[in-house]
Amino acid sequence: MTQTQFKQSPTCEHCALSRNCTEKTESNGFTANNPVLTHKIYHKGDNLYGAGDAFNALYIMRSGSAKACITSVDAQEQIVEFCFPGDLIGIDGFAQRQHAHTVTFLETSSVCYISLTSVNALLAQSEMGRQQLLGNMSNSLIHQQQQTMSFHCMTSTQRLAAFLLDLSTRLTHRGLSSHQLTLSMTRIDIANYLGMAIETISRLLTNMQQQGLIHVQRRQVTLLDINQLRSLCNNLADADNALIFAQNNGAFQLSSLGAQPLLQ
Amino acid sequence: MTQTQFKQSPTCEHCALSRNCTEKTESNGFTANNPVLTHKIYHKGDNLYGAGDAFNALYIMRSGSAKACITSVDAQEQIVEFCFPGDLIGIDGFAQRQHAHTVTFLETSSVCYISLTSVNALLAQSEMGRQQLLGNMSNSLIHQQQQTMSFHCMTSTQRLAAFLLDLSTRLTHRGLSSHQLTLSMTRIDIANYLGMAIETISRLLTNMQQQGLIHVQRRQVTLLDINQLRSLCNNLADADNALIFAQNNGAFQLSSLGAQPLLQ
DNA sequence: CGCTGACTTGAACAAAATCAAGGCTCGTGG
DNA sequence: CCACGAGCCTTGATTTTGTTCAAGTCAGCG
Repeated sequence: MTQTQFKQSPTCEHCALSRNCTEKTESNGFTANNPVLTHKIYHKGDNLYGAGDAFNALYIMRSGSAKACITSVDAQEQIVEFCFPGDLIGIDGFAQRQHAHTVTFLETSSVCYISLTSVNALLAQSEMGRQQLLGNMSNSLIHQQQQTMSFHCMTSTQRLAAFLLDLSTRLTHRGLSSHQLTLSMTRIDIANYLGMAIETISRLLTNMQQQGLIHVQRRQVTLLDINQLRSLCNNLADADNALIFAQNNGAFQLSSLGAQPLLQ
Repeated sequence: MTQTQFKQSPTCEHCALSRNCTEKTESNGFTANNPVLTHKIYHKGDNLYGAGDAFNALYIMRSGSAKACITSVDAQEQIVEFCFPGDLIGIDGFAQRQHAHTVTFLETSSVCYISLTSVNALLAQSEMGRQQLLGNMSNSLIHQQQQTMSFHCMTSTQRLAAFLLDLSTRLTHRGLSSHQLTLSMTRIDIANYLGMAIETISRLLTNMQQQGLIHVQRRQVTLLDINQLRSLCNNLADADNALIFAQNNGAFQLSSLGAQPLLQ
């Protein structure tokens, strides 16, 4: 897997992750006729797209973060994914040719743009391009299924620990500290995503802090004992198994968060 | 959406759903050099493939039923999907070039076979083929996310009702009665899939029977009042809303079960 | 006939939700 | 600069839901 997927001239040289983008313009608000300006800035609360919007592009997160939600008939919102730099966004649109999700930015962010035309051209031309897109979608599906499993098999403490660890892993891959997290989402978002009450999130964070696993100060979370957090997630029944499972260190780590990044 | 996806000569004319298959043979046990025998019979308990197996084909369920499972490090099994005739199986393999699921048949069943070579050829050649495969995968993802939402927002009664309704819908599309269900899976499978204890399943089925919503006799389930079952799923907070939501009849029905069939 | 696996039912228990109240921060306007 | 308000977050008490434990029942089968 190289970084050349979706590569066509001209490339988007401004991408933070050396992601190569195509397309000069589109009705989506991207500046026209400028081969370099294939990314666009959004602010906190802005939507990249909403459920029902026409599906005419895929996006790659360039910087910042976002949440992807689905909505039920009674307007209840469910966050299904948090997006970070490098993540591919928009594959929810292939099903109905319109988007099923609403993607909302959690902070000032920028995304790169790949028109469907480009995607189609790539798929027609490149075996590797096909593999990458299909692999990415398959990955997203499996991840979501593991998420389902975690709801059935894990306690709320374990789910929250897995969430923090996964956040750490994903941000580390993007060059940030693996211990020091700055949550861009509210407790409400976390609770929604993990399927718990916001009070439970609050209590569990306090508990974990009292046990010396983490340190919490508002949106700043420091992971103090990553190994213990990991063993907490792995052993499902017996606390005494902690030592046994400790050697599994990292072998089974639920990918609790959104889409796979395009590279890797 | 026509039924001609994956069509290449020679076609598999024996397919129950007029599904067109390609490929004469493969190492997978399909009979060699016979263009018609592109399907194979399996029996209850057989695996179509296991987690970690090489990914070299997609499959279409021809008759019978199956369950797809993922497994955690501690060998805990989680059913992520039930498969029925017409369903596309195997897209979990695109992520790692090997299967993430284990697919096990619940009864005597037959599946059609599409080699990866054929899939690739199709994707390279046909815009429509691409749209169908990507659409199918996108659908599976969205369905799985709705499943996630149902865990967070619905009570266990609602989840079970949604499960029965979806079973009914899927089997109706395959030409069977929409009221009379024959469950091919055990209570244990249902409990695993819905993330509940098997005792809870048993109790809820009894309750629903006492309320006149269904009739249960071992694996035979009759849906006696589909409308009330639907409103049960739709109204999340207040039982009095039943009348209001009744007019939504079918508007929001969680697709609680596996992959979309290939045709519509 | 007696075993086995699938299913049911009841009673006690635990985990997390809900209800209720208050505290902390930050932004806004006087 | 300070007061005020809104949203976000925390904490405690109570309640609900569904699990777990325990004890059967039922049907099919060697």
